[in-house]
Amino acid sequence: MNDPVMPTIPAMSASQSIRLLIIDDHAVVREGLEAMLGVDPCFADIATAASTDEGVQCCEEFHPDVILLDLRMPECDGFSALEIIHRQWPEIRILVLSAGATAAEVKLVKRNGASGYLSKSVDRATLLAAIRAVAAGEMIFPREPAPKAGDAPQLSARELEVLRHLGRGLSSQELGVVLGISPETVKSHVKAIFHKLAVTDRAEAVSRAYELGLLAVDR
Amino acid sequence: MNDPVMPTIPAMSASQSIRLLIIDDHAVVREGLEAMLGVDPCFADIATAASTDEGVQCCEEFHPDVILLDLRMPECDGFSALEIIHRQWPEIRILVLSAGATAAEVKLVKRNGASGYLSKSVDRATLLAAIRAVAAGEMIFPREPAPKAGDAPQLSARELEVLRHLGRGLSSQELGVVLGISPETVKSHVKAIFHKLAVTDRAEAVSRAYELGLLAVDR
DNA sequence: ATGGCAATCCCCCGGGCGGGGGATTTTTGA
DNA sequence: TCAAAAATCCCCCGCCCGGGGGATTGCCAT
Repeated sequence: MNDPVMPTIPAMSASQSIRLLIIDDHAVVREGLEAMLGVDPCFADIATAASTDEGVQCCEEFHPDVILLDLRMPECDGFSALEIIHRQWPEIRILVLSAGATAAEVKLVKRNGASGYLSKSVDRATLLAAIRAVAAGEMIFPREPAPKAGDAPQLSARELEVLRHLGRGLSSQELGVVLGISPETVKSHVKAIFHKLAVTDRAEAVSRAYELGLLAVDR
Repeated sequence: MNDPVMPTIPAMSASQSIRLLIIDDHAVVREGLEAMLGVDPCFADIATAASTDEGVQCCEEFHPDVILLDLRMPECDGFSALEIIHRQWPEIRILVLSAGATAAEVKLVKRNGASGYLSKSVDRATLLAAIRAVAAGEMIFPREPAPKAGDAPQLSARELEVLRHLGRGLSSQELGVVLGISPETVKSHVKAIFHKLAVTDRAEAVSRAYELGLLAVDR
């Protein structure tokens, strides 16, 4: 439903031999991708790594042309892998695979040197096309601003502040004390938040905030 | 690091013909698993589904022996698929595949009729062995109680269900209608949740739930 | 400078929330 | 087998929440 929209992919200069490195902590995904892509003749060799460290090491030894990188990894996070590898080997194209696509996440990834961003829910043909495209120097990113630019509600700084404290269990009174304003003002902010997020109570507001990326999960 | 410890798998009665259904919203995982397992002779047929609904429909038409079920799915959550399918077809063995293994999650899954629980980071051999084992009636679960049982509050299945709906903005009344129980019972569950999560209101409960990983952020 | 928006403060009011009790039945696990 | 936990239902009650009105001060953009 929210698959990234693929840009038009230009004609390729034949089926080159692409050296591919897959970095994903899930063996299922790793071996699955390998099995899925291995049959394609455009790949010269495919290597896999189960962690950031392993991936970096693999770059030294294997010299890949393209890397498929999973962002969501438990211990070692994919972002650091992206930064490290891109800084050290700027010529390597990195195609980020992620489970949940946040607009902010896409932006971050783009800024940090990735050549593309794909949801894991894309089909094989799209994935193959994307790999070939980034190998050829294309940038593959979801068309972010277009479809759902309006669904990211613009909360004011004050409202965000109030929202954060709502998630900490503060009442309007307590929040008023913390922010140094009247509890009535707090209620006004809360009402505004409700309208902007299209919710009916504090619990739903907090939930939506997490889903929309307005609140972080890292505490 | 936290891979499930596999119990000893008994000798199989030859390589039976297993009808396998893969339920996962990520095409990469779906096609990957299919490609990875399809070569093995012990599978008679492999079907795939991209959602809970599709999976249920597939059970009717395809009659699988074993299901590989992804717990973390955006819109349709894997829990409901587990409940629905297990209630309707108790003879189908369901092997849950999950990204992050919480002790509470494992317990919940076990209670709701799954035959096994595996992290996506297991290798192909382990996965194959596990599928054959559950097909033969074995139970495959990680040795859970071990080290850190205390850091994740143990919510019951019902409590988690209530918690999810709290995040959707339902009142006690509405929640009672949805779950088919008295609003007074809902209030009891909510109180229990508050105590277990050490919070004072619904908003804080939802927030803590996200931080503790009891609620997912992906969609 | 006039309209729009954020931020502040105020009022009313009904209904639901949260905290405090307790009780029963079923399920689970030891 | 038997006790603990889960799941269900019920009562009371104070008070905060949520929705409905406004009003005032700034700031900014055209």
